Amino acid sequence: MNFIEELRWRGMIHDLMPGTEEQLSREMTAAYIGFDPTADSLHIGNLLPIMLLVHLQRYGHKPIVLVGGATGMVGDPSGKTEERKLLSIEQIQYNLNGQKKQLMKFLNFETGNNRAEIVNNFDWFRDYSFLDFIRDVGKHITVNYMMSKESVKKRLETGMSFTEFSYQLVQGYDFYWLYRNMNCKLQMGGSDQWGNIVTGTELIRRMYFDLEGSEASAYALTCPLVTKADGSKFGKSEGGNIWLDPAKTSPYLFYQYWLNLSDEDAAHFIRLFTLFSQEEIGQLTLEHQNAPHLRILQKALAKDVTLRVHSEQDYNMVVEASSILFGQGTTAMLHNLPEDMLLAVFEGVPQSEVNRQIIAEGIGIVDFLTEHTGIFPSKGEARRTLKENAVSVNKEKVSEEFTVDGKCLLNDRYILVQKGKKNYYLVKTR
RNA sequence: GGGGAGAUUCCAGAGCGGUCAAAUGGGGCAGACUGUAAAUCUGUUGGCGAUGCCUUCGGAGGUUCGAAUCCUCCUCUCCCCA
Repeated sequence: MNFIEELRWRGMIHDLMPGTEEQLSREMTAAYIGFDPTADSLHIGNLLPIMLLVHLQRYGHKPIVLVGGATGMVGDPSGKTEERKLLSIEQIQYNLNGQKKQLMKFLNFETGNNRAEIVNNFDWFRDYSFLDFIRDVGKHITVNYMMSKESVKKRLETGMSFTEFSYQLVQGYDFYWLYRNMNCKLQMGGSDQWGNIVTGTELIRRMYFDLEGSEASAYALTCPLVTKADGSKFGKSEGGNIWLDPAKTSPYLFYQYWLNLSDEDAAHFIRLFTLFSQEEIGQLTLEHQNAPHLRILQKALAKDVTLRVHSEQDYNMVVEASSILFGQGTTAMLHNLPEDMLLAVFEGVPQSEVNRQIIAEGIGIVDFLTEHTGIFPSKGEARRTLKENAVSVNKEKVSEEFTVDGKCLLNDRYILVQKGKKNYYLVKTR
């Protein structure tokens, strides 16, 4: 099996420029994907492009990660309906460093002649003057060509700044630069990047022809955008994006996101986000169908991704936490849990502090849930939820009349509050 | 420049002088059923010291015992004709 065949059975190819497959089988090929430095962490929406690079490297090719220090300053109009806010140089630099660290976990940057490399396009744009750019690069691409792009056409009605219009040229030049300086012949990305990538290949072809009279061929490969079966957006939960940074999305919530996928999504995503072979996935799918309640696919997927993004230690902790929170955990079990274990288990759940004195004196559950802990935004909502029998303290359902007092404390200082089935809060006394 | 339509609670969208904290749908939250799934069904969805009170219907004034509803001005959006 080769790289393209691998992607094909996994359903990771949306579009492929003719000749790409031939190029890849001809020689070790360097390929790049660009990442936008819009945040200081990547999120699981970035995972698919990352996996493209991972597969690429596994098949002996050379991955290049481009972090868009320069392009990030311009803003990609693809898929956007509005002009984007510009980020400051400092902010971009900061975000870049955060993303860099995360990418290191996926690719081998150390050994072999196909070791991954990371580049920042700000390095070649920083000293490139505007006039030089429009003379050297702009000359080879017509406005007519640029206007025909879907990303531009969509914005013609509502308006688009010259800055964003220029974006495709800037990205196109990246490809040219990498082609020339790093022998990078392939650019990959999400399907929304097709137009930008093709501008790059076109620019390379024309610039080589116009300047040197030689033929040059560059290639493009895009993966589909990830969608969920129910139409909701992949990678979002109630709390927002699912980030790779444990400080932004705790490993617990990260694991839970994958574990909670529907059967349909799990079967789909396990091909995209894990390295299990076709046979292994077939086997897992079979086992899953025989005993769907065990959620074998979800567990295998959640485990694999959590291990790669976080660590084995995080994974163990998170499984432990999940089994206590969702397994046969009882009030008695909670009371017997040692403090360090308790804290480890609840690392990912929202926490709040409350004055010890208040608990000692005893306090009505409604006030406790609102004023003192902020678990509910208003008393009305707290009461409503209590009436719906949806609030538990230390895994026991409580009513509106319940009083929180010293007897509720676990390890003499913690209280576990549950709203509904899945939402946990840990209250500490101080 | 001329003519018309509109701005309502998270969103869409009713209401057109009291019975309006405001129909209905969507979304959200929760419950039942399950497998921490999907589908389905049910409840709930401004705040509070709560058979009442307070703040909300683009903004500012006004009419009225009483205004989301009527009048004036302002701001913004959309459509049609130039």
